[in-house]
Amino acid sequence: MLQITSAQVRKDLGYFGQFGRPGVGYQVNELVEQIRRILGTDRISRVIVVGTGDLGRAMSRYKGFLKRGFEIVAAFDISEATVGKSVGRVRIHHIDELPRIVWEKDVKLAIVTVPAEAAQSVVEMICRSGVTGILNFAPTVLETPQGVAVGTVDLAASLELLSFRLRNPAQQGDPQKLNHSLYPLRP
Amino acid sequence: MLQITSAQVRKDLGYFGQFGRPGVGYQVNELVEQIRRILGTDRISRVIVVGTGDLGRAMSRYKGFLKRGFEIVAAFDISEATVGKSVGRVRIHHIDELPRIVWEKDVKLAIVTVPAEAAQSVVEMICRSGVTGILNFAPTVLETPQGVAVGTVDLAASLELLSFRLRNPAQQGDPQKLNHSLYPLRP
DNA sequence: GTGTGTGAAAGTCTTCACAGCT
DNA sequence: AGCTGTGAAGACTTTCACACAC
Repeated sequence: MLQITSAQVRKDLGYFGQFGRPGVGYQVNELVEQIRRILGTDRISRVIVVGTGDLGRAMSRYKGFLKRGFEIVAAFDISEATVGKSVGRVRIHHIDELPRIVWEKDVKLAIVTVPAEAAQSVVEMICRSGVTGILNFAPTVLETPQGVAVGTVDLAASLELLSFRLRNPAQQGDPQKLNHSLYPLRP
Repeated sequence: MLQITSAQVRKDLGYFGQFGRPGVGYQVNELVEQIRRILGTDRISRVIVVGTGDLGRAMSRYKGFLKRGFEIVAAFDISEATVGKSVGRVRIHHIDELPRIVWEKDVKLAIVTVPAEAAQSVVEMICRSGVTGILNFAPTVLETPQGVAVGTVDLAASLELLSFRLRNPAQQGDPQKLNHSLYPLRP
């Protein structure tokens, strides 16, 4: 189904321990539970959204997070226009309140959907507040303190890769891992 | 800046040809233009959005696409409630009109933001209409005809990876490429 | 027979190091 | 002196193949 070989699955799981019984297979329910523990999604993690543009609001309302173990507990913006309102069940706070709320709710993860120019300073601020994992939607490379994990989703870069594939269908013998690291394109 | 070594950059570029002059360096403007040509983003590509939930609307209005060579030319949905309206400058059409519009505007790329259950059948339909590149936001593995490129952005999976990194800070000696292929989690 | 766990082999990617150019 | 292009070395990942378990 996943287009992954059985050998690959065995090796990947083997990296974390033994989960199957030789000759029998994997007890799927148990395996799922173990993988959840490994990922840390066996308990629900509280997540904040910073930036309440279209993307931020979409993230705040996205239904898919909860069943995968993530709950959006608050959203933040600078604009007085949105502060005080809600998106779905999520309240929008002024960004000045971020440190307090992160501390009170023991938030470790943040989704950052602010404009690229603001991303670096916002990220520094949320790191100081105690967030240690950041999902970034700005097409920028972020500098973060040691111990903070960053994942960047660059939507335009994803389309660029597809665009490339249109003219260059993947062939056998091609390198499989094209580096398409993201950076702000010069104006 | 990108935390990529110079050797890596040279090798990556070398895969497509020679772009610099030894002893001198790269003529940046020219290089950018060449990379655009390689990616196919030297001309603007027309893109449709299928599914006008929060995410689809965010995509339709996202400002970052145009300056990277992508223009959203139409959005589609089944719901009569949204058909006929607009998001930003983008008109929402009934999905029945998709084949015609894709053909008329010579669209090759689609962003799919429909619920996971609908994704496969929607994708089959848009492939028949002539789309050959799909950016998929549903957490599903999609079956597509030969020659169609698929890129999947699984938002929850991105958070899962961060969650994992919180407990398991990246260390030297770790495998760097954890396979986290996406699949529908059993209910 | 079917299926896991695992060392070894094969394949792939990244880094090194240096010739050659300005 | 400083930089690219590139083969070779090193590091990493995937696949193979088989012992062992049911």
